[in-house]
Amino acid sequence: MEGMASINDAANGENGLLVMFGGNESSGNVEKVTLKKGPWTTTEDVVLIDYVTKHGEGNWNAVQRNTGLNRCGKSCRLRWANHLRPNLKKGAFSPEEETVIVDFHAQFGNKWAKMAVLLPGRTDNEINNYWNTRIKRRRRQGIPLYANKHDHHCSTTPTTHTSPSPFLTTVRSNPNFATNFEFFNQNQEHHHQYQQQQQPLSPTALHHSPLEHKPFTSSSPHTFLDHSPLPFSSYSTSPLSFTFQRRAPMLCTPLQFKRYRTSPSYNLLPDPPLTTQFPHLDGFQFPISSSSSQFFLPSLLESDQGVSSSAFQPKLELPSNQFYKPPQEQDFKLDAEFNDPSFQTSSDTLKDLLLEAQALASGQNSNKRAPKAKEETLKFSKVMSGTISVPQKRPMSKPLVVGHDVTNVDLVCMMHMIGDNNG
DNA sequence: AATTTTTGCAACCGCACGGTT
DNA sequence: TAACCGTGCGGTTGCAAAAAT
Repeated sequence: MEGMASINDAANGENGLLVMFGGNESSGNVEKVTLKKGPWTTTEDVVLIDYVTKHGEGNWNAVQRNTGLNRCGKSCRLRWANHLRPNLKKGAFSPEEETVIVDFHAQFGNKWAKMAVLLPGRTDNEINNYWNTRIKRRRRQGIPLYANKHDHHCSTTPTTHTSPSPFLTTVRSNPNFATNFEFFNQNQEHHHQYQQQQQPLSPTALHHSPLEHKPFTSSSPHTFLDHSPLPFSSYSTSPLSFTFQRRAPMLCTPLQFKRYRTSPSYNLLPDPPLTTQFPHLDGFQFPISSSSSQFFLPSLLESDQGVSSSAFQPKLELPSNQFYKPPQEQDFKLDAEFNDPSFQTSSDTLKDLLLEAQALASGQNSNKRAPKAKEETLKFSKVMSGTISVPQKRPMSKPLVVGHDVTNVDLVCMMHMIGDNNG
C-alpha cells in the first residue's frame, strides 16, 4: 500500500496497527488520514495529557485534529478515562469494593459504568475486567457466582434482605446516590424480573453453580450465569470465601504490581510515593468532568493505601463540552530540581522524549522512528527512576502506576518546563 | 532452564443515544 | 425529520507477564 512507508516512519507509527480511512475531500484530493491502533506510547500520553490540560475533556475528535496525535477520538477518550485522568485508583479491588460490585451486579446486572460511579477511581473497564475474571475463576472452580462462605447462613432465609455492607451503606448515604440511581428506579427490568422470578430457593440451590441448573453455551462466557437478580448483600458479606487454586489475590494491599504479588520480591518493594518530587504538582488539578468525580468520596479513598490523599482534592467540575481554563504559565515554573545537575543528566532521554512529543504535538514527524511502546516505557522508566522515587522493581508494563499517574503528570509539567526553558 | 499454560488487562469494536444541523 | 456527529457503554479480543510443568 502506497504511503505505508511514510506511515511507518511517522512519529506516530511506532507500533500497533495503522488504519487508513478517507478523510475530507477537498479539491478532488482525498486526504488519507492514518489512525494508529494498539498500545499507547508515553509520547502519545504526553500529548494527550497536555491537550486535555489545556482544553479540558470532551471534543475528543479535536485531539486528533489539533495535536497530530493519530488516534481516533474514541481511543483518546478511553485512554484518558481509563489511564491518564487523575485520581485513578489502581491495584486490586478491596473487599469493600468487591462487595459493592457483587451486590450491584446481583441487583442490576452488567452496569459497569454505574458501578464505576459508585467506586471513585475505578473505571467501568476495570470493573468489567474484574467481573470477567471472577466469572472465569468461579466457573472453573464450580462456585456459584454470588455465593460465599456465608451461604449457609443465607440458605436458611435465602430471600431475606440483609443489611448492606458498611461500605455500601456509606455509598448509599451519599446524597448523590439517590440521584444516580434514578436510572435504576426508572428502569428496573432486572428488578422486575427478579420480582417475577423470586421464589424460595432451596438450600442446595445456593450451594451449587448455576451451571448445574442452566446449560452453558460457549457463545458467551456469561451465558452460564444465573441472571436472576439478588437483593443487595444477600450473599456477599464477604467476597473472600472461595478457595483459590492459586494464592488468593491480596485484596487490601496496594497492588500496583499485581504480577509480582506472589514473587519473593513483592514485599520488598518500597511503598509507592505518596507525592511527587515536584512539590508544585501536589496541588495540580486536571479539569475533570468525568462522571466518577461527581460522586467523589474522599473519606473512603483516603483510607486506601497507596493513594495520596492530596490527589483527591476537590476537583473543578465542568460539563464535558465546557473548556477548562488552562493553567497559567507560572503554575509550571521551573523547579530548583530541574536545575540540579543530576536531574539534568538523567533527564536527557526524557528531554528527547518530550521534544519528540512536542514535535508530534506541533504536527511534525520525528526523524527517527520511535521505539516500540515497551522499549519506550522501559526507557521512560529508567529515566524516571533517577528523578522520581518510584519502586525500582517495576514491571515494564506498569511503569506509571503510583496511585494515580503521577509520573505522567510530571511529564507534562516537565514538558512545560522545557518549553519555558527553550523559549 | 526451557517450554507451555494460564491469567490479567489494555484497547478495540459495534451499537445506542442525544444533540445539532 | 432525517442525517450527521460526538460520546458513552458493554462485550470481546489479543497479548504480555506470571505461573505451572
